[in-house]
Amino acid sequence: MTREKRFGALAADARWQAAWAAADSFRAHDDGDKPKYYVLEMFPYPSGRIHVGHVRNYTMGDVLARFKRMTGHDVLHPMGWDAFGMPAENAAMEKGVHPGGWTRDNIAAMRGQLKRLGLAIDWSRELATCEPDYYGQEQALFLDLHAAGLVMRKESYVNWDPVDMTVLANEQVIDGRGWRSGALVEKKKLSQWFLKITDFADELLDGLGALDQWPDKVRLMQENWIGKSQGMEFSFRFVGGEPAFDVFTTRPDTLFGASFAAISPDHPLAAKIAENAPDLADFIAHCRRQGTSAAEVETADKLGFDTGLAVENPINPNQHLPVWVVNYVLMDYGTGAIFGCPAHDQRDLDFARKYELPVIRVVADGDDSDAHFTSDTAFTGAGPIVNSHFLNGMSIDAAKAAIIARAEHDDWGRDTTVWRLRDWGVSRQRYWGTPIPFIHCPACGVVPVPKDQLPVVLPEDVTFDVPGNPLERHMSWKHVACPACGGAAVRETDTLDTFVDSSWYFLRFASAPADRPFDAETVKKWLPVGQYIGGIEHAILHLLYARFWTRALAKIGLIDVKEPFAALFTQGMVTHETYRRTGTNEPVAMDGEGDFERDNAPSVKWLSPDEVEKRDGGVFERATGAPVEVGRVVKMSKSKKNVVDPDAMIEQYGADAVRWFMLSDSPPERDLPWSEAGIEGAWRFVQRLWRLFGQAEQTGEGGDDVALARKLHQAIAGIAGDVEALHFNKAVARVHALANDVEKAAPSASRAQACAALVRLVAPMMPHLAEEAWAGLPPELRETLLVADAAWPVADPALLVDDSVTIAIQVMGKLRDTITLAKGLDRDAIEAAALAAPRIAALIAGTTLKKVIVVPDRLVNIVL
RNA sequence: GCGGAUGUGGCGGAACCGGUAGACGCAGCAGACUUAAAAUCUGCUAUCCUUUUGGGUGUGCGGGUUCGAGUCCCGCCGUCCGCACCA
Repeated sequence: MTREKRFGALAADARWQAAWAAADSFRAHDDGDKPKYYVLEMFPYPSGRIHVGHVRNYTMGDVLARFKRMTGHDVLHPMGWDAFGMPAENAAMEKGVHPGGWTRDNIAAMRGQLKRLGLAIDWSRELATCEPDYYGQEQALFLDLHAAGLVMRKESYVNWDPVDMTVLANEQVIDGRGWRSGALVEKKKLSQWFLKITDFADELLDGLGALDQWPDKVRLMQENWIGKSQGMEFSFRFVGGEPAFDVFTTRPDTLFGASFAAISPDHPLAAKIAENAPDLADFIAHCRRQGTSAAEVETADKLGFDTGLAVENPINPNQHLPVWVVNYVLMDYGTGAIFGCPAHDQRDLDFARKYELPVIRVVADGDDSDAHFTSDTAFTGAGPIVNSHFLNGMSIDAAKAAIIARAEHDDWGRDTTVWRLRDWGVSRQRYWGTPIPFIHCPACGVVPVPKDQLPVVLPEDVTFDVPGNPLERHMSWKHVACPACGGAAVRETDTLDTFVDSSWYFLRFASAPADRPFDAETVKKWLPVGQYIGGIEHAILHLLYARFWTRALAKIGLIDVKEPFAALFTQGMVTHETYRRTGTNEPVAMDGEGDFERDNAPSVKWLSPDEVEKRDGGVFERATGAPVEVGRVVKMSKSKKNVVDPDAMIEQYGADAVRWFMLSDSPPERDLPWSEAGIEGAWRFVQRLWRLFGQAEQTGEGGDDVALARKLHQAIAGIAGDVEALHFNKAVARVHALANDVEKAAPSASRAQACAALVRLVAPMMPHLAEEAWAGLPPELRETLLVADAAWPVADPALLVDDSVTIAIQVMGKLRDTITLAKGLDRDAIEAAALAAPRIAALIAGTTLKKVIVVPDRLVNIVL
């Protein structure tokens, strides 16, 4: 074929994407002898269009997948759609389209965009969570978990929007109002489905220790989220002996320092007392109105209401503690009640000072063991116990053990572990989600749908002209016969939280039989995922839920893996400069993806990158010529208009230039600032490589060029190591450096080999360019039809080390000269050469050498 | 408040186990080619002093350890992220 002077990316992209599809290049094989490797990127929500963040995410995974293929692995690299969720319903309400049609159209559009990136994906395994063949299997798993006792129903409060007649997530409640309707949100008690993730709290916490290929940050976040606290739970009795309430404490050692007992405004006891105490009822109502935002909590005063009741301190029944209702005690942690020990807890101290309650020291602070505590800063450090009878002199830990032993012996308290982690409420009063496969029968109660009646298909003939969940109004779907008694019954109209859908999709990718969720044997071949890549925003919920499902399914014997993701990588965001023109009056924007932006002042008009032009050292609005202020580099968002459409970029520069730019410069875990100059630079490099690849047959007169061969082989090993470690920016730098070296070298057999080898080295990152160049190589240089099937070059160990080294010579730690010596010389030889170097000899002439430090093959430091 | 990360040229960043700081890229400057432009190629590009040679300074700030510190230790400062009245 005649070689084009320029690499025509657009035509080449399409040609090679078609060639891979025709050859079925990226099908993952369940059988075969090759080692298996599972590369997974978090599957996208089909919002409509791919954004640059997706491109970065999937490019990284793709480079790893292609590299693993070249190094002899059978690679599973699948793609699918997290297709249920609210935006589809919002679109339905706003635009009058059907959520299903909207979602499926989006999937089709986004699939096309992903394919134009040239991703090495096994599309035969594609799935969408909104299709019955997926969610039907999810229903089956849900029934299995239910049968195993891991699913339960209980009453729980939800945020209820009375205008939209819908339940809102916490993030959708802004200043107490529904984000869409603006109506005041009510707390509504509903009977809901829960998954018993708390049964696995210990396991999920312990399991983090083995996840050594996860970022410490994520492990720590999960640890905090699970929030294990060990302490003591004990019961108070009212003065006179009537049982009062239970409290939890992590500091039982300070019980002798108690000066009051406090219960939450939401505590049942508070409600009971309030029945006959209007003042308290008012106080409780006041507390409930209190904001829960970070700033409000920070500044909120400690408020209390003295009930007039008193309880006995169980360790010292003669001491009576007043019972207060207190705004800083939370009902949903521990037992919703505490004992207050002001000397050793800052909150209790603030409270005690305000209401003039006693403050008794029970832990000595150095020499200070005075029971009368005077500071306004609680002492939370270590020290011997004081003023505490039989605990005196003990360490905190010993005192804890002693008092728990006493409490257990006397039967008023026990050793307890409390978790921050709550059971996972999975009910959503929403249409566009997985129907929960249960039926409510007036006679039999809540009855599971028999498995042979699965899937419970979500009816598509619904409308959104009336507020509320259309499933509630769909009579032919809702009304069914009870599977147990055959009587009239109704279906559960709640659907599952979409986090359930994403908690097992990686199993379905590995194995997707038609008649069950997955095949355990096949799952075992692929799992755990070798490398999982996604955004840090999923550090807690998705990753914790996926770990929980995997463990739960393992516990009930469906799979043989406990942790789904052996290695996790959280990539940074793609950012961009912002442009704004001040002085205009634009309404505040609301992000279509549900990002409610409240921080931009109404007088600012944001401009998109293609609405501005850079000239004469300034930035101006294209339409008006008005000067534009260049703002901070921030995450791309619709409201700031600093988004770049990847499709347009691929169209303009080709997939490989876009991929290359995504991998360049910024380390993958950090934010990547998108710039016009950067993508153009990537495009120029694609063209430069193309020209270089054309020289793979120019051997010139020269024979071997050992220096260049060394550089090539060092690059082979270096790039492999960098890609394996996901240090793509370093791999990119090495490719650049090697290309520079090859370009500068005189024609030789070695140079021709390097040109040919470079094709393979860039194949994972720039696959279309590589295929095009590969096809142009002489047949004897390519053992496969496609470079996608070629092997990674083998680095020759003999060429990985240089035969000469540059040695730095320092005098008193300052660099004064360098010399080039043969590698591996002994210390004496190096020292002699260093001292003989002309500039050094001049510097040290007439002085006495105190010491000469020689680091072989590296440096010499002369101490005068 | 608690926990974590991070700080290197105009910019993104590199630097192994403490051993030549600034690789590679972007931007910029100068030159070559061209009627011209684009493209491409070549060179320069931390900073200060010096004509050059060369020298001083320099990895957020202040100390310390060491023959030698971006890297280790102590104390600050800034930025970002997570959690947050969690008993």
